[in-house]
Amino acid sequence: MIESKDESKERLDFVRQIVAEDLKTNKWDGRVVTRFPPEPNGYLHIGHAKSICLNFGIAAENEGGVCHLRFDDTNPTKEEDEYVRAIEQDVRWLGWDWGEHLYYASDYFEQMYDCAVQLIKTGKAYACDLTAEQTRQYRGTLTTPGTDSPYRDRPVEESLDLFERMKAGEFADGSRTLRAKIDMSHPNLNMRDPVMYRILHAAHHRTGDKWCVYPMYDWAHGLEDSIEKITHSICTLEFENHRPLYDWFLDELHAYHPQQIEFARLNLTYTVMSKRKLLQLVQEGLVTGWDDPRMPTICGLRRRGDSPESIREFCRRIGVNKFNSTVDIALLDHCLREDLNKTSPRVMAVLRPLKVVIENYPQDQVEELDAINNPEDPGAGTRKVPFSREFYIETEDFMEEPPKKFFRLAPGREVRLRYAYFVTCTDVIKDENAQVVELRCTYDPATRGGDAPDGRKVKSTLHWVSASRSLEAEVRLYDHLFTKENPDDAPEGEDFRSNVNPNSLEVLSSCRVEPSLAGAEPGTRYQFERLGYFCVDPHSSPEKLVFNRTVTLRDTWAKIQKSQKTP
RNA sequence: UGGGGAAUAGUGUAAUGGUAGCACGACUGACUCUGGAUCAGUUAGUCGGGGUUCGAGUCCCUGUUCCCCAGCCA
Repeated sequence: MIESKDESKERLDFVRQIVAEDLKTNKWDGRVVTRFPPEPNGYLHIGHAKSICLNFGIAAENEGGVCHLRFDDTNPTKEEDEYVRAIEQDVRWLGWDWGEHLYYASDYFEQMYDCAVQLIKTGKAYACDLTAEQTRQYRGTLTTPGTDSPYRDRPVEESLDLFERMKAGEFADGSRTLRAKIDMSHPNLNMRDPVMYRILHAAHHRTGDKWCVYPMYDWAHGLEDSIEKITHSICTLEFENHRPLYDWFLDELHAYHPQQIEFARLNLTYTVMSKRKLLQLVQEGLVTGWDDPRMPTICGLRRRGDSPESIREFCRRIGVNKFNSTVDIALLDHCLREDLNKTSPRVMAVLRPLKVVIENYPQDQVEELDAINNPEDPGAGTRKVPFSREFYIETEDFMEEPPKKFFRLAPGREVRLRYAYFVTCTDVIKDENAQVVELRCTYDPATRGGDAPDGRKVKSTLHWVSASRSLEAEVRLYDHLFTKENPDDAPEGEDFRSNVNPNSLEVLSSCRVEPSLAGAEPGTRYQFERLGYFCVDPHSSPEKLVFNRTVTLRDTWAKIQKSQKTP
């Protein structure tokens, strides 16, 4: 379980304030029981992470607190086992533990049915023969009251009989419903005799063909919370309109009654968060799958290299509120860099190799030079990196005609090769298209390790890899999936899909990485010095190394270039 | 024109009648064998209008804007 780090003096969000107040007044006998209730019909995304961290976080922060993982599987037509496993994996990966408290709404179907029978008997529910279309018409509109169903006042015995036969599968899908008898002219449409059960002849992922009626959300959810003795039922804002119904059902049943609290869901710049849109991206091949590293899904973020710690920290920093807001994706990037900087071993990799030959370095000599694994973590130790006469640097680290603030290699200029030597560019070799294909240099043997005994300075330090002693690798550079902060900001007649960033993925197949990366395990994170944080892709192998870029390092030079281009 | 919510720097959030603070971003500068990291600094805010009060982001009135609701989805 995650430690709450000196949260004592930290301000509590409004949900935690309610919990704290309830603890003080002993409203729930000192218990704190929350739940995360996903419907197993899709993959979790970072918006869910906010909810997960809220619910599991509150449980973790309070003595004896518990958070249930509950699958809200009340709609067999949409739900699958595959999602159950994926959701469990994601929650666990994020660092949370539900212990014994794994539940399924479908385990309560019997109890729910009994409760429904009870409501029919007290005259608070009835079997209704209206079709879906008719039900809609009878409901009225936002500004006009609805009309009572002609079946509203049918005898209790008749409703009981019909409901039982609905359950037994005697009637076709959609032919009947069980409805709560509340008020067809209620200003809140949710209270206009809401449907409690619909007929669905569908196989459920857990109960199979046992049931032909399935409970609706409003009816089921409060019961689930009640059965599990939840204290604080935390959900998103759109359920605020449903709270009166949540309360009504539980009151009518005289059942244990948790408090529903609503908070605003997370929105992030440069991405979409709705299940529908995410599904669309996958189905239309705009991304490679749910775990595409450009997706805001937990599995996508994981594959891209995000750490659970950074996601949790992000969720802590964004806070919890009751109004809609859109968090700048830069905050996620910041949390990522903050964590990865402390934890990722440094390594050298050249993405776009430019060959360099040191003319005064012995032909077949190879030296093993000491490199620091992580300057932020002395305990990470050092490693040897092979250096040789021929090596590669980053193409963009050389300019034949360097502009003002370009500190890197240029003809006649001396720079440091990290952990190696000072080298000076003496010659530029071009191909028939006048493209620079190779550089010639001299090196200063006295600067071995990277320091000049005479104390002279260089303006720049470059990363490099030995030509003969480096490995080939594929590196995938990811950028925001959308070109606009708000992807929905699309021209008339178009939608978010037209804002997909065509440059959100660049695959570089001829990268060179230092030999210590041989056999790097999928999921391992590294910092490629001066470039960014990279994570070994699940499909990487010793034969073909594949890295995904998680996030770049902050890049002052890129910023200077940008401001020079667009003054 | 029904009902339910909500408005604090560019963004995200604190302040619960008593100095509007923090973080991210942006911009300076210092330092640096990563143009990284780190450190120091600058920038910028209470939706509008009234009122109560010694004192209002907070309380009252009023206006404005935004979000949610007419699935047998959750």
